[in-house]
Amino acid sequence: MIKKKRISIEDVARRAKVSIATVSRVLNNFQSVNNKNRAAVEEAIAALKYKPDVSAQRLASGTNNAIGLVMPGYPGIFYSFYAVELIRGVGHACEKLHLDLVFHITNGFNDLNSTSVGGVIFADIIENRRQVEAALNAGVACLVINNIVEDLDVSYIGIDNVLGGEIAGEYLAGLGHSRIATVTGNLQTQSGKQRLEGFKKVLKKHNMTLADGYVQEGDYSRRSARVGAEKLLALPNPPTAIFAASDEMALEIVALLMERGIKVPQDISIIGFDDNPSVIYGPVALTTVKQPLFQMAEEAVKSLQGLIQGKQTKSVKKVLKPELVVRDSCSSPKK
Amino acid sequence: MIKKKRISIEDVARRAKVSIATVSRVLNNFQSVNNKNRAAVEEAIAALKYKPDVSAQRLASGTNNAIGLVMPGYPGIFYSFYAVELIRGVGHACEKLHLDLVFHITNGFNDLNSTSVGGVIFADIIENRRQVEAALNAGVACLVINNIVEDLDVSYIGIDNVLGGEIAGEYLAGLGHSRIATVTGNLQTQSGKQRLEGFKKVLKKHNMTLADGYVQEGDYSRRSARVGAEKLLALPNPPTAIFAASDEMALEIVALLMERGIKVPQDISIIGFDDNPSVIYGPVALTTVKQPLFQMAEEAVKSLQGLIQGKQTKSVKKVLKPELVVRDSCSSPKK
DNA sequence: CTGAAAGCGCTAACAA
DNA sequence: TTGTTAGCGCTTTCAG
Repeated sequence: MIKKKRISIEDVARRAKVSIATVSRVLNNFQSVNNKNRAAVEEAIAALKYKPDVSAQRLASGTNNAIGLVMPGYPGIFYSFYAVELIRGVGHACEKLHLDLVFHITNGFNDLNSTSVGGVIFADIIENRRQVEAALNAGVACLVINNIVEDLDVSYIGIDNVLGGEIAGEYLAGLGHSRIATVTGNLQTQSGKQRLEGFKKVLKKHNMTLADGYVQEGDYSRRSARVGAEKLLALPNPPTAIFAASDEMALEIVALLMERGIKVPQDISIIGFDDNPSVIYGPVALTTVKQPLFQMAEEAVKSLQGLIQGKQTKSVKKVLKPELVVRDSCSSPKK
Repeated sequence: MIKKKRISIEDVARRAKVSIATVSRVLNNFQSVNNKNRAAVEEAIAALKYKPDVSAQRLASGTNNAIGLVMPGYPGIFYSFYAVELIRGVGHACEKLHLDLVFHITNGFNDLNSTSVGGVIFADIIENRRQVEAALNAGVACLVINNIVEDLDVSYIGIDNVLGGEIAGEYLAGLGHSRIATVTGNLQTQSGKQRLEGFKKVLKKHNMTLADGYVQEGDYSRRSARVGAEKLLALPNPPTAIFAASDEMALEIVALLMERGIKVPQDISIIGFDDNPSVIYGPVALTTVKQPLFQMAEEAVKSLQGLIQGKQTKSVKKVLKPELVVRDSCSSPKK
């Protein structure tokens, strides 16, 4: 083990000719330190390039300015826009709030040791329900993100995916389509289920019946989108509009249609979900349902901080709304 | 501040009727503990759901089993395959080695406090050179990933991007192409520069001259790929093969060609770079140069661990080789 | 406004 | 093999 003699608070105190308590006070921005001493301490800190030892601070103060982010570990998750936005959002929010971010991938074996963080954000609750419950029991501040959880008294910030599905369906119906199909997301996930639910709800409201085969089950992967879309096209009475449960899937469907010489939106309209930035390039800018993933991540960090600091005493339960972003991939059906 | 009375090593010792030293020993897997005591301690730990306090352990032992990963913060980085693979690779490696991963985005203001980790991995050295130097001066174990750094005595693990460019060019030339163009990556980055360098080197070796406009400067974005490819197609004597410096870019070019009714590979061959998994779906499976990003991340973590533990005393300098992956997007040119 | 001193929960000599 | 005890570097009473 390399052990170097680190510069400690004592070295700073000695140089500034004050006690370590005073150094600690300037470190923690106490207003009570007189200017002369403060200046001396600051000089010493700079001269010695002193950095307080984080572990010692945490131990002595009983606080911990790190938060954990635990993500499910299933293969492919990192290739989803969703996961990346979460990491990005939580990462940036932590920078802003001067929090350390401890990133942890669920693997079923070793959980994140909650003593190394002040609180933890769970991405979804799929695959890590046990960990969430353990955190709750241990009294660790925690919050589930991207999932509305009803059966546990835990804080969460989610997105109204039912509404999202409705928005997509409503827009297509409003354009005059009556043959509207969907390629769903992973129906094991809450988002996948709920988007489909909202979509069906709208069609019902408009008295449209979902023709046989009009609901193709996908799993958010491009591959599943292609497979589903191919089946849709092979139908005796193919749809004039398709709701894809993610932009990635929508993009793949557009690509497939182009390959077959089917024009978007003239022949078939496509609407996606996410508002993935890559969606505005390519042959046709995608109309989509935007979900505020980045914002959700930011709010999660802020809320968690409130929970940790005890400013927030009861669990926060927040649902963010998605919204329609109209671009060029949908139009009214041909007569 | 919520402060709960946590269960401490003392509680465990009391219940197991041993000293705290013995508890510490079983915690740290010392073989010297007799079986009866060990069993008693383990029972107590389980019964009390005891988790050792990480901060106290770190402070007392002077070791820190967390590593930092600092990523450049420029916009768009998270949408690159490269960044995601790094995060994924480092994340999984840390799980495997039971290391905490502290994720940090460079923002020019607050650096990662190195006392909160045992060592740090810098993704690239672009944008954070100052931090790398500071870490070096402070004697913090560190390693630069995805960058071969010559002008600093720092550990690094990089990829031979010159070779990568050569592989791409050589393959295309070997197929019989003589009109080979490229859309480059960001030429501010080492990878962008070196891939272009290798590519040019091969053409020179084959006595091919790069026609005017055959090198289109991109920046790894899909958008830049589209722009570059459009210019290539507008040339009086357009290329029969294109080397794109990333798969994302290659995919966008393929999409553009399809839109225009140009067939890949019959009319134009495309080769990418990365071996992004999304590349095998779509209209044509992409031939590409695979770079072992995930593996690089894993090795980085292992090497850093060696550095931290002092098993590795001199700086590690390792360069990984990319390799050709032949799929369907390249063929010999039409006569 | 400042300093002395008692911990925070653990590890690591050192003795036994 | 075990227990006692002195720290690790800091924060936080409590006096002054």
